[in-house]
Amino acid sequence: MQRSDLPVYIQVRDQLWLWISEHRLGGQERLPAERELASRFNTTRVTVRQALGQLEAEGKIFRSNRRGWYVTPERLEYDPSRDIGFYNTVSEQGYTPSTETLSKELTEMPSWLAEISGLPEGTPVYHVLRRRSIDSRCVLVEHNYINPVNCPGLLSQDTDHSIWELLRETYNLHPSKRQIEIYPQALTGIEAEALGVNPGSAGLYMQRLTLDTDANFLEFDREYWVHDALKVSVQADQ
Amino acid sequence: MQRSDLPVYIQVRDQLWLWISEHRLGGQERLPAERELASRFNTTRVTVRQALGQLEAEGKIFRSNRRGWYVTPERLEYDPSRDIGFYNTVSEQGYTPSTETLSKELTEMPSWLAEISGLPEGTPVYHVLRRRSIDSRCVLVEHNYINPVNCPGLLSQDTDHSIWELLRETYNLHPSKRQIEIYPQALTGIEAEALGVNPGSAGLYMQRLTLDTDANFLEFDREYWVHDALKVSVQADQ
DNA sequence: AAGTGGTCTAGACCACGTG
DNA sequence: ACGTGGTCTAGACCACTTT
Repeated sequence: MQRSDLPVYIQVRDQLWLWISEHRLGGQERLPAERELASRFNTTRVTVRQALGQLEAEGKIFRSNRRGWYVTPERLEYDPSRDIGFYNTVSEQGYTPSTETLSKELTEMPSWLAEISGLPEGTPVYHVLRRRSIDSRCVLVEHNYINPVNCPGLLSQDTDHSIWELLRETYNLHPSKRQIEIYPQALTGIEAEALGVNPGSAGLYMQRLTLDTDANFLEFDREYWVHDALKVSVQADQ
Repeated sequence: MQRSDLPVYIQVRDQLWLWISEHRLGGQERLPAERELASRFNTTRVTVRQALGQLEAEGKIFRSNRRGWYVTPERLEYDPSRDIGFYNTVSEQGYTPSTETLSKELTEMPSWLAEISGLPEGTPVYHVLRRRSIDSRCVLVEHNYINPVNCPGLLSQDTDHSIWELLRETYNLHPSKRQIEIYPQALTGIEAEALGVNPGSAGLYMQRLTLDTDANFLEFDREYWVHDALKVSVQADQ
């Protein structure tokens, strides 16, 4: 076999994954220290870190600050075209969701959002910034921009749960048209910091514009996910 | 300022991006060699490569085999819920698409696809494997699994253009229901090789199940994209 | 205080792509 | 043949987390 022709870090990657599988390490279990792995595989830390980086890119393991490497849990199945919300989606799949509201304020619509929403720049708009976790692991930060015309006093409500549930049940608002954009994007700056990941970590960016039945602006949403935490699943009928 | 507190590779990343912007390097223009950059920034290749890796993760630059680093062109806007096809999408946005059919064959439906399609295992199915490029840059490999009941003789047609155009115009087939899954996934093994990228490179995986108006299996599609080449854009009305 | 990951150095050899 | 990126070594110091 030509197995020994493969680069060392590929061999380490595969053996490490084999080891993880054999020991049935599950969601969020910790791996041995890098120096430990380096001596175990008879190589240097640099090479071990290259192998770990591969498994990280494949979404099989993740790191937490300076605390170590952990096995990635299953991806969450998430349908952004429905308004079930994060909280319910996570619960239904047997995980424990949690949300921290990092900030909420009434502000004026910036020009980029004015262009998207079709409303004039400077129009009042609610801005909510939240960080959400699955089983204690931070998986996304989310900006919500909400049209206050339809839901006065929203900010005095509890925003640690589903905003859509609030809009639907308290304000009787119902989404009609949605325009969704999704693409891979590295997590940098404040998003990386808020999620406690290295700057440059792989992420998934998702934005969503929601209009009501009269095509009025209801809400705009920017989500920054860690790359390995979700699987987007969309139904599209024609 | 506390600029010097930042890690060297972050400073190099930012200065390099500044340099690229100032020199207005556009789509697919080549960067100086790594050793050149290392001496220019007065550091080592390892650190320069860390900086390059950051810009790569952000989708700002990409590498091609052992040929060097290049500036990433704009993302393609792509709507998987419509059947415009790759060819038309790329053309409409002012780029030059190209497709190579790597293999096409009539085969038997494997069990995983049987489960998805609802047809019995072993049912005949067309399998087409294609590699597609934008302006000469390979951006995706795609597996198409097509129900031959609806389009006998498909494989003798030219599959270097839009398969959906073929299905629509030659076979009068029209998609009705679609189920789409999207998630970030590293490119490894044959996909990485076919695209000429490093194993472990960031990618976007997209699969699509298409049924006709009678809910019969029409087509199943697995696409492996390089992470920085597209922006998925979906309309969802309720 | 000890251990961890994060960063960094100054080299080296190899495989591959391009001229 | 040469230059390129890809891989790898054997150390080092720092910042942070955990004990």
